[in-house]
Amino acid sequence: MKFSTRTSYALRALLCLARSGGSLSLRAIAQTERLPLKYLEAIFADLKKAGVVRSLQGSSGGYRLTARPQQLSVLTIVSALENPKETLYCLSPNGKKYCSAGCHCGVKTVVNKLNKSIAQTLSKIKLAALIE
Amino acid sequence: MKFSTRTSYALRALLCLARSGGSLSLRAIAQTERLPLKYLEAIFADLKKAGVVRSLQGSSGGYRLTARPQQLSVLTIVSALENPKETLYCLSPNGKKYCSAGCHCGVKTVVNKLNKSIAQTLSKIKLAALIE
DNA sequence: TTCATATCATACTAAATTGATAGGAGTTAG
DNA sequence: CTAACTCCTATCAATTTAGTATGATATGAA
Repeated sequence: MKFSTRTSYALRALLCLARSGGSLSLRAIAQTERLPLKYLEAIFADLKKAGVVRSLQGSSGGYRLTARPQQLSVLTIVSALENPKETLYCLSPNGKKYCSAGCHCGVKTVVNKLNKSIAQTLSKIKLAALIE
Repeated sequence: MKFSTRTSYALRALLCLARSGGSLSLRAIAQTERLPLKYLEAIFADLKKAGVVRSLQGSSGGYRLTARPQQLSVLTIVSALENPKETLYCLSPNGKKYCSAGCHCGVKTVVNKLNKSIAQTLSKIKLAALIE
């Protein structure tokens, strides 16, 4: 398992935000975390869409968390960023290219169990727990 | 989380092998599972290197499992195929590009916990459990 | 011994995903 | 008005992954 750089950046930026207590501009975050500003913008677009952060436009604007770090789980953050596409080829035995809902091939069983386990683990880790 | 096509193919091929009880040629597996033969060869090279299968060359040769399906865990299979590279950018606070062993940033904490959880889950699922 | 059928090795190509950049339009406090 | 923001869209580059091509080597069987 590995996280995409995208998710890794997001976690660090949100930790930064959580530590600050209030709101920060992306420029400020990019500077302290040494991340590319324009890339951060794209990431925060996703985070906003997922409801993890709220934005304030205009001069002296920025982003703030919508929930307290004690409430915000890593699962929520990861889900906002990671590409959810599940490519599960399953040509057998019916010759169709993708698993259908009714298909109970072994591969799908593994993926389902794993997904459940991952979600459970990540939902237990709150952002607050990651601040030293 | 998603599996690569590579891992998905491997699981299906090994299930095929497990069901047969003995040894099968890749051609036979490719045919029943409708997988590209040459791609299967590459996959089985990895599986062999990891000690999951044994090969028998020549005419009427093929592959067989080295362990019984009751013993073989999905973790072993996945580990043989998935790219283990962990890219964990961590420019802050010291400006280095990658997390060092001593770094305890929040991102790393998450990854470590998750890796442990995944390994635990996958090691409990044996190949035999996936055969209907 | 010859031949068909295997594994094995290497190189290459194509497609998809991901990381990152560019330029500018709309907002808003000072 | 302007500086400092968010926001929007398009594009490019790097990396990873999927799949193909070609052929060498091994071996059981006719």
